[in-house]
Amino acid sequence: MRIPRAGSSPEQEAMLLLHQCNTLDHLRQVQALILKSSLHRHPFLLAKFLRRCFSLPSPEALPYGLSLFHHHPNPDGFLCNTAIAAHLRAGRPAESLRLFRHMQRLAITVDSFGVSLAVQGGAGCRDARAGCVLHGQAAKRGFSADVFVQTALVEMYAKTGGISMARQLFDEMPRRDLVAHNVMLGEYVSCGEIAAARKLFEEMPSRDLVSWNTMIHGLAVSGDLAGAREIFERSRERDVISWSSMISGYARRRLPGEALELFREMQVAGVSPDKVTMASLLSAAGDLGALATGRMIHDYVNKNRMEMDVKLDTSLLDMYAKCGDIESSLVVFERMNERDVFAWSAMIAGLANHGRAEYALELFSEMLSQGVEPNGSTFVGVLSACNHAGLVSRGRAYFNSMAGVHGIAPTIEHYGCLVDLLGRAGHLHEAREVIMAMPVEPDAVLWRALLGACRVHKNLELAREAAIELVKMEPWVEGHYVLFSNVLAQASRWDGVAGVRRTMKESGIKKVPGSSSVEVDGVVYAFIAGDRSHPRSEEIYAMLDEMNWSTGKKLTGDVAGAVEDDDFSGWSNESELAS
DNA sequence: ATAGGGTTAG
Repeated sequence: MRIPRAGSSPEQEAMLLLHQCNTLDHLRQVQALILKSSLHRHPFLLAKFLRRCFSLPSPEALPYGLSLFHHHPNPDGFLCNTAIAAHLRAGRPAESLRLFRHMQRLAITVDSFGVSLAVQGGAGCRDARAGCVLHGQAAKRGFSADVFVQTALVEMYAKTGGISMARQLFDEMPRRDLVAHNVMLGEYVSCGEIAAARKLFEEMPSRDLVSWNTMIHGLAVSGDLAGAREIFERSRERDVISWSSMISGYARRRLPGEALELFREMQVAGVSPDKVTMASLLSAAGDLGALATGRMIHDYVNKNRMEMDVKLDTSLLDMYAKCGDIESSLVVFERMNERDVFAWSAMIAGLANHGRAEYALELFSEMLSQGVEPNGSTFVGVLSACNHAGLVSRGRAYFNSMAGVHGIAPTIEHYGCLVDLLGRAGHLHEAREVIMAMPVEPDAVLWRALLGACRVHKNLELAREAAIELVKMEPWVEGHYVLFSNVLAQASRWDGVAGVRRTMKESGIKKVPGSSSVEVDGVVYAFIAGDRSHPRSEEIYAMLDEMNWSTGKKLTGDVAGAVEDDDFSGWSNESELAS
């Protein structure tokens, strides 16, 4: 910290020093100076001090500044606005509203900036009532032509469910600047009105990166990746957000290859990825089961000292779990200092998929005892853990606790787990009852689970019912016919087996070989049953025989080739350089 | 004042 020069007034010294404060420590030193010079009543200085406090990145600076603010004997409107804005930035809209009301009670003059902040607070808490009251006040105070106030109102109405009211207000604005357009565009995207967003986007008098990126993201989340890509290609300027929006769009739509390919192009274009890009890439790598790729992304994050957060950690632990490295997944999870419902759910599902049901359920109780509320996805993991471990009564209990304790309506995924759990355990009729009584339409997965259970527990009658439903829903899936004919063969109903074969032949259904894939040394190999295309297939089958896993089936169909997973040209070089 | 990321049955 610079020592104040002698000769200038203490006020000037303090003001100068404030500008140089980059940490809370620095601010505390200046505060000591202010107190020593009895300047703590100096309104302008204190306001400057608090503004500096509120703008520091340190998480302790905000409460520190607020506590000082609350001791201020007579704060003016300007200072109050600063504090309200600080609450908004900290993601505490309710507090910002509270402070605004407090300010009104003290009869402090409210300017248009204060009103616009309060309206943002109302939008943040989805408080339509507060929003309407503020709208009235804004009109009374003559802020009907203020762009900031009107833009905030547009956002508030959209976020509290009144998108058409928002549009009406937007249209009535005497002057609509670029930000107002972008807000309207973003709100259309948020409420899923992608056609309206597109129309507005095309009609806008001018567009900036925010407009383009909002549109790319909107189209991508609406599932229209081709449309998103079109806008992406049309945009002249592309920043890390444009690329990340496109990449996450592919990753979310389970097109991990496209996501990784676009990342390669992003590097060629010379745009540096950040932690948000990394999170999407990890999810793509997990989808592919590409452990080497996942590790490379992890290394990149470490080497570039990217700041970790819950989202990045969750995608990291999920990647490791999906790639079979559950130990690394647990290491990440245990290292995390903040765990939200997403992190817990991902870890629980990962353990469940690795057959570690007991540990998964243990984590679930730990999550509850820490006061983290589960959501629907959490229960998918919990039920799937019960399923893998054959824990029927506990599974039932967890299922019932969803609605009973946590107020979560089970969806088709949960019913799927339950039916599978009951069916595998031999409770075929109970499984069928669940399907019949559920408030949602059964899908093929449910009937397929029941049919599979019927095969294991040899129930021809129920199998027939399930098979009929399956063929009604998905007549093109050859697996359904094959599975049912297996049940028939088991019961020595050879006439039936022949009948199924005939039906398949008549409807032109062929058995397509399914394939699996595994990554070895960064190369993903796809293979089919009986595949002998690998140069060392003799060794592989010898090992399978040794492990008694070989089905003994003969080679069928064509051979799927190896897919290169390791073609990140320049990746390792760049991370070396950047480290 | 406005834009991007993580979990989800078989």
